[in-house]
Amino acid sequence: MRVATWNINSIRTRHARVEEFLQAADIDVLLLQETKCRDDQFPLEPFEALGYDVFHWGLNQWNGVAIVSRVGISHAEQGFVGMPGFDKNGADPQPEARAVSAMTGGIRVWSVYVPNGRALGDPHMPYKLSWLSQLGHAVSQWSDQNPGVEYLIGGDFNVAPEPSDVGDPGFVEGVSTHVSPEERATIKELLHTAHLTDVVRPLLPEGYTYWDYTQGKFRKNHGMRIDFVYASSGLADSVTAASIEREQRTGEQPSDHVPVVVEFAEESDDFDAPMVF
DNA sequence: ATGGTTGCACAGCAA
Repeated sequence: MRVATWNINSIRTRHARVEEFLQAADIDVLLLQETKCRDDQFPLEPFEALGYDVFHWGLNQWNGVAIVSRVGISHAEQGFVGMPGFDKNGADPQPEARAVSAMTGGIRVWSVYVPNGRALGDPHMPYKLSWLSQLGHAVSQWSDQNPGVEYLIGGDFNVAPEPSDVGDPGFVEGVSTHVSPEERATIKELLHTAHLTDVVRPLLPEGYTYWDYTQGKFRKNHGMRIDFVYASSGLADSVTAASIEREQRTGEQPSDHVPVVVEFAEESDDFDAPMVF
C-alpha cells in the first residue's frame, strides 16, 4: 500500500495537480492538509472519477484536512478526543479543522495540520504544544482500545525536529518557532506516548519538504523538513520505500510543500501457509 | 532590500 501526505495549500487551486500525482505515483491513500475550503467547496467529482473516496473537514478558508483513498474509508472522524480549540482574546475556544482520521486499507490513518506557533511567546505557541500533546494522548487511547490494529499519522507538524531539518536561515535556534526545544520535546513526547516512529527518516536522512514562497527560497534550497509520516511498529517494520517528491515544488502554481510518500508491504494471508502441490 | 510570495472573506490576515 502506498500512502502519501501533502500540505496542498488550497485544493481548489491545485486539485488537477493532485489528481495527476495520485496516478503518476500510484497512491492508495493521500492525507491532505490546508485544503482551505468548506466541505461543500471541495472538488469531489474528479477524485471520485479516478476511483477515490474523500473524507474532508473544512470549516472556512483556513486549515482543512482530508483523507483520499481508493482502498475504502470507514469509521471517519473529525478532530480527536480532547482536541484543543484556539482561545481568541479570552472568548470560548473554537475548534479548528486540523485533524481527521479513518479506517482505510485495514489500518487507521490521521491527517493532521498542526497549529503554527507563529512565534515564541505568541499565544498560538501554547496552543500548538497543547494540541500536539493531546493528539498523542488521543492516538494512544485509540490504540489501547483497538489492539492489533496498525496506524499512522501523516501531516504538516510545523516542527523541524532535527538540526538537519532546518535549511531556512530565517529559523534560528532559540529564537524562532518550529525549532525551539519545547516544540522538539513535545514532538518526541507525542511519538513516545502514541508508540510512533518516523518511517521516512531511516530511508531518507536528508531532505526538506517545505520551502517558503518568498525570497527564492526553493531556488536557494532554504527549506525545512516539517511534514512527516509517523507509524506504529508493525507498519514501520513493513516499509519498503519512501520518497520526498521534490519536483512537486516546481512548475505552475506549486504548493509550498511537497508530498512525502511511503510504501508498505502488502499483507499476505498465505505468507506462512505451507506450499501445496 | 525593515523586503519578499501565495491564497482566501478581495482586505488584511495567515503562512
